[in-house]
Amino acid sequence: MTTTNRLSWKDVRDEIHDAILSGRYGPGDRLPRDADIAEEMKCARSTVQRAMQDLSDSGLVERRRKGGTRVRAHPVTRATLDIPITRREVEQKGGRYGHQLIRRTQMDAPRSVMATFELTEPRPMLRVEALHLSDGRPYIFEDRWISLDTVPEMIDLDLTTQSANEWLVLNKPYNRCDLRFYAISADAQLAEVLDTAPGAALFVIERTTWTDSAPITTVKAITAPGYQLLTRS
Amino acid sequence: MTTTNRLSWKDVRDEIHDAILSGRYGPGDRLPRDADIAEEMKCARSTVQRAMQDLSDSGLVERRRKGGTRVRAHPVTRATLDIPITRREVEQKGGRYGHQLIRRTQMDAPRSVMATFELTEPRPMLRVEALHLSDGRPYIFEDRWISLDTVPEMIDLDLTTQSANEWLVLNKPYNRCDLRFYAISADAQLAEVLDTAPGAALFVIERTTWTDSAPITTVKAITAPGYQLLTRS
DNA sequence: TGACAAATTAAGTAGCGACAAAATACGGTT
DNA sequence: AACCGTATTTTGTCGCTACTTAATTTGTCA
Repeated sequence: MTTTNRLSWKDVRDEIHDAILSGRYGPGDRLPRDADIAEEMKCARSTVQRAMQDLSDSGLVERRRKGGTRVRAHPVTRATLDIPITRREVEQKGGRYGHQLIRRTQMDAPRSVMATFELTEPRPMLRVEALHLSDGRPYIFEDRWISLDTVPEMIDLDLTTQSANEWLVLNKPYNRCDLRFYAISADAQLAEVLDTAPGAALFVIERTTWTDSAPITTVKAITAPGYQLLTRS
Repeated sequence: MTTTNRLSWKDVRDEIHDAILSGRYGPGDRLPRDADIAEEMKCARSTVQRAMQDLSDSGLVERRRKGGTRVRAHPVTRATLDIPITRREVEQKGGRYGHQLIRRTQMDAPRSVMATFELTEPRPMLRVEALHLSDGRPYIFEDRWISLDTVPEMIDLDLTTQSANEWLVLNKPYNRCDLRFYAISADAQLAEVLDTAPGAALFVIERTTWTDSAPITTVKAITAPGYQLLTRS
């Protein structure tokens, strides 16, 4: 009685994965071609292809046409992050969300913003400084620049009812997104806005988005002390 | 003359993507079933499947058997990070890598480590404190716990020639990896090790790895001031 | 020997068909 | 109306074939 013993691509993936981490194939080594593995494991090449694609996505192996598949010489830890809309993040943690518009300025992009957007000359921007609150306490302070070339409708929006964060994510999907993480010390002004002591260590998420090389927005999300960002489960 | 006009799954993906962000389908809306889209776009269902799978991976839509495909009600920014071995990271930035073993202790897991590993009782661990250097200057200080149950061979390793970071990544691949990012203020001890002022804001990468629910290692990588983590290009 | 062209190789993609698995919808029974 | 089992629907997966594309290797000619 042969129970339905068809190999799933995940089985194939795990088997190859095990083979690599058992040392059968070391960093830089070339693996057999898909077709041979398929024959050996008695499955279709397409199944091996899917397994290999997954291993390639997860950073364990590298694949090249004609070159075959080889174990990455310099392995990396690859992780995926989900960054939700801030309102959603607060609510999912069980907090009551609030937000305050602090300042709203219209001016040309300064050098630093030009640099992050890879612009060669100043363009009109909207600068929005706002505070996200959780249960009435400061949660994230965001300092945002929005390209008025790309998002002219932003001028007429009332940013006190809906945060720029939320409006943009819902209405201006992007093609390209760069993230940058680091820590800063709270200066006097930040300390006051975030209701903490000057000098406190703050975790910063900097995000820049484009659609087809047209800049949309760049934002420094300066989190209140104690904030942690986790990889998605 | 009909040039070879077969649709690629990326074309299908982009078309659906555009349809969503043009507002034809809003958050929460249900998309047509794969088969219908395939017919409409004159391609095979498998092509649509691949396109949809990709959109699902990137966080734009959610798919459920029988439930169909719908636009995510709460969109997220999804990003992928590559964290290389520290030596590799330093060298790729053009720095000269060095590393110092600061302390090496054998003891049972304290409560905090038990918690991150989801252990119910203390187990023997190796604690390794080490400093990574770039051009002779402190780069990352790592405070690491290694499970001796899972990695007993660690006891006999000479951690002065090869860092625990490098040995583990090369020799102990993992199944599961949790990451956590946040900021801390340098205390007197950290300030001294990282050659900075007490109170400086430091970016911390905390990483915990398992293989099949057996804990391998957990490490706090405390970066020197100015360190930034970027999403992969 | 060196440079360019051609052949070869191995992954990538498209299509088709069939079946599996998971949700949901439905319908009957109490 | 509540509960439970069954049918249906829709995505997920596997296998097979054929063709495409990118690299590398080989071969040829100057």
